[in-house]
Amino acid sequence: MLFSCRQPQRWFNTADITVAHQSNLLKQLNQQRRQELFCDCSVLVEGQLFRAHRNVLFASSGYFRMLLSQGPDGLSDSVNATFDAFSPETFTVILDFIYSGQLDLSSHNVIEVMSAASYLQMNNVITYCKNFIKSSLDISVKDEDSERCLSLSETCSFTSGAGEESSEQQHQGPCSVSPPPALWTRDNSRSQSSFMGKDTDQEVSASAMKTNPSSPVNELIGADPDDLHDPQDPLYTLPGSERRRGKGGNKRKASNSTRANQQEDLDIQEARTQKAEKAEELYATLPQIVGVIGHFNKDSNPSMRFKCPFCTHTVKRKADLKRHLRCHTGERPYPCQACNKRFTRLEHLRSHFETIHQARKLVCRKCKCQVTEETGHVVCEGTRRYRMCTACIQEVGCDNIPMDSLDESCEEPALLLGVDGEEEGDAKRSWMVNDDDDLAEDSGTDLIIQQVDDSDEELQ
DNA sequence: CTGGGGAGGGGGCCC
DNA sequence: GGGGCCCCCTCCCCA
Repeated sequence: MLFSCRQPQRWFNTADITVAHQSNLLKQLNQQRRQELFCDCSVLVEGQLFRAHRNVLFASSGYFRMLLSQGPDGLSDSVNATFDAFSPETFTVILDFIYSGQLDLSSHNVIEVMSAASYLQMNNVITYCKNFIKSSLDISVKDEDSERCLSLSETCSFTSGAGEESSEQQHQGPCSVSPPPALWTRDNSRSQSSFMGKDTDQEVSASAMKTNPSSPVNELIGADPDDLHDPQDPLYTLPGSERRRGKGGNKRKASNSTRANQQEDLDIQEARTQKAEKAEELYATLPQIVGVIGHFNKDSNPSMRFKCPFCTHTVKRKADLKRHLRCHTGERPYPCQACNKRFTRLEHLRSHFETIHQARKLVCRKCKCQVTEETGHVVCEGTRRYRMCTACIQEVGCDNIPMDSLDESCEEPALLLGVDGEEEGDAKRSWMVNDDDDLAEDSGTDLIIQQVDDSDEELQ
């Protein structure tokens, strides 16, 4: 019997065939996994055994690529992997994703899934988790349109995007979201290089897992912080945007006192509170990922480490991880009441306040000479204060610098330290608390000199 | 264009 | 676990 194969492409879309074939192949593999057919790899997660196919794991995970290529000749018959860094439930989600292209994320598991994905070097999963978290925090204006349906309160199913060989991604129900590919394409490449070194097949050493201190964090998380946070949101004020404003950027607008702006302030305060609560919710779901370094260097004693779910950084203490996470979440709980600038840490706020608003540096700003509290004068420039020696004052000329030691705008600017909502009533922080909050009203370019009197500025 | 300094941010670690 | 200190790095501004 003779079959004619003339111009078959005229009737069949080869792309459709490819997708259908890939989908079918994946289904078959998943079926084989569930029936434990041809499984040649065992994965032990906290005592629970998972069976899988080496080639599938190899193709899906950088960690398994490294592990499977480390065998005697890379082709050892029995391959076993043991994990204590994440739970069996989390690995189930990961494994289901590997074999189906569907990632079941919820507010309860997203952090741990992301940690596990980071550990297993599955950048696509990390990307989806980051997208999920980003959408849940609702801190990106740019992505609001495309990710509006995501919420921390609901369980969503991500399907793998382009190139993930899944034809089912278009049929995942109302909650199914495919991350915008354009947004993450560039970041994926950056993330990949950060997580895996120059080559994804390269062995990942313990040192490679450690964050390069010279690398910007946004490189490590694979996302530009400018994409992550609303630049208009004071809680999520970005370091870059803050600096770009220049010296005049800290000045509180005079129209602050209008009723409309008061309402605006209330709205901002409310949004700030909500986002702080969401950040707290994320912190509460933080898994205790330990022993990460030890897994990569079995010869050394496994050290207790907390791993950041957003990047490869590890820390010894959970508190340090919480502090570190602020650089990812954009949370800035310490506002300067004098200039509205917000900080991630109390010490940064204190340093800022002492430098900018208290002129605690006993150095003449002009000639850089050392001054004492007797020989130096404090010059007020808006809410900024700095010291100048007598000689420089005379050189500049008093006519050019308004001198009014009694000027109210030069009094101690109020700074209520602490997390939002906790500013008042803290005796320990009273050293820079002043009832006169109106001092935050910037007088613009006024230059005022007052006699140095630090008696009211002493710490505690 | 470049170097220096200020300001801010982040990590390690001690109390 | 929080607070705080020290150190280092990056960015920006300015001379």
